Amino acid sequence: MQKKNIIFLLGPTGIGKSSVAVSLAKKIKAEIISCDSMQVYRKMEVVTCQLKPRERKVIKHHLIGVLKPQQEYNAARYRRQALAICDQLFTQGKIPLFVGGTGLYYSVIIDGLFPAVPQDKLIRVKLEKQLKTRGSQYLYRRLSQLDSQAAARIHPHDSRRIIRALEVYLKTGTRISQLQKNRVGLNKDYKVRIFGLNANRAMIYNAIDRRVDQMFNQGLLKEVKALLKYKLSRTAKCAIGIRELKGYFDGKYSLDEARRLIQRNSRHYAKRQLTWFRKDKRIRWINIKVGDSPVTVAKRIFKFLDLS
RNA sequence: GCCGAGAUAGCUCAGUGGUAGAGCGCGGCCCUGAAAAGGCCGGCGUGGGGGGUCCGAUUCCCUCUCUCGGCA
Repeated sequence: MQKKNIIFLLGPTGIGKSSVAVSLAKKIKAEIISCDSMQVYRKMEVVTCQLKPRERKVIKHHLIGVLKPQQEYNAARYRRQALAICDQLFTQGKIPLFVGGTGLYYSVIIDGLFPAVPQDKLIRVKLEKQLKTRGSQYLYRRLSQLDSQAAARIHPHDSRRIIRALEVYLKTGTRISQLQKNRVGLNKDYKVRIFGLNANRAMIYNAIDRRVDQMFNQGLLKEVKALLKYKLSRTAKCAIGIRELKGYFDGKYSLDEARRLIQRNSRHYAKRQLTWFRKDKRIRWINIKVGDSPVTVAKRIFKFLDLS
């Protein structure tokens, strides 16, 4: 049987993945599946830098603006939805082109997720309460007793991961460190190509600063002001730009300061993305220089593709 | 020109006669159901130039240069 092609296009925020993806998709009969934890949200077009509907017209895009900002989202839901779309594309003889910068989401597609142990609200609430009253040290000590392997890999201050590990154990009686070994990724029926866009740090940071300015020009303030009227889900409200502007609206600092914070936090984020991607040796890196157009970059990627 | 203050990390500045820190910035890393989140690590430095005192100077003294105030 012929292998199914899947293409990934990764890279730090602001480097221009979206436009390159469209150019590339035009050459290869592909549809784009966003791999981005924030672009799934509606009413967050500007703050999450979604491509305009007009630019998404020629090539179909999936998983962009499909969720209300009040709804929570996570990697498992993403995996389920994205893989369903993948299958659907295969039946149509199309290539899925994953595009985005959320490291966990892409790894969850390629390398999989351990079998279903969903969140448990009751256990969560209890653990989070204990975190507040007794501190992360207490939870960490508990985890050390129940699952020393997991504890060894989690820092005592990393309360989120401590809670999740405890949650899994309390719910199933099995250690998360055991479950994590059963990771099921894409099997050999697929031919996966992973491309990463990169550029020198100064250029990336420059692009980010410019793009944040552009976001302000496109009505960021208005959008976020409207968003803050909702009860945003705890995932949606993590988009860079929301917290920073809330501080401004609350009168804590000036608009210039808010802009500075958004730019800085975006730079930090880009840096973390690069750390995440750097260790994945399967990625073929495409280095971008000043003046490269999306079409040029897409051409370079196309040359590396062998879609037979 | 005179008087005063200052010159220490990329920036703002602290401190000490035994070769230096803090915040911000920056760099590196971790990551399996919140991941644009969350967590960890790292000082990255010809202490303005030159001379002197001292066992030893970034610290004390002299001098030069520059910056900022004030007076002319």
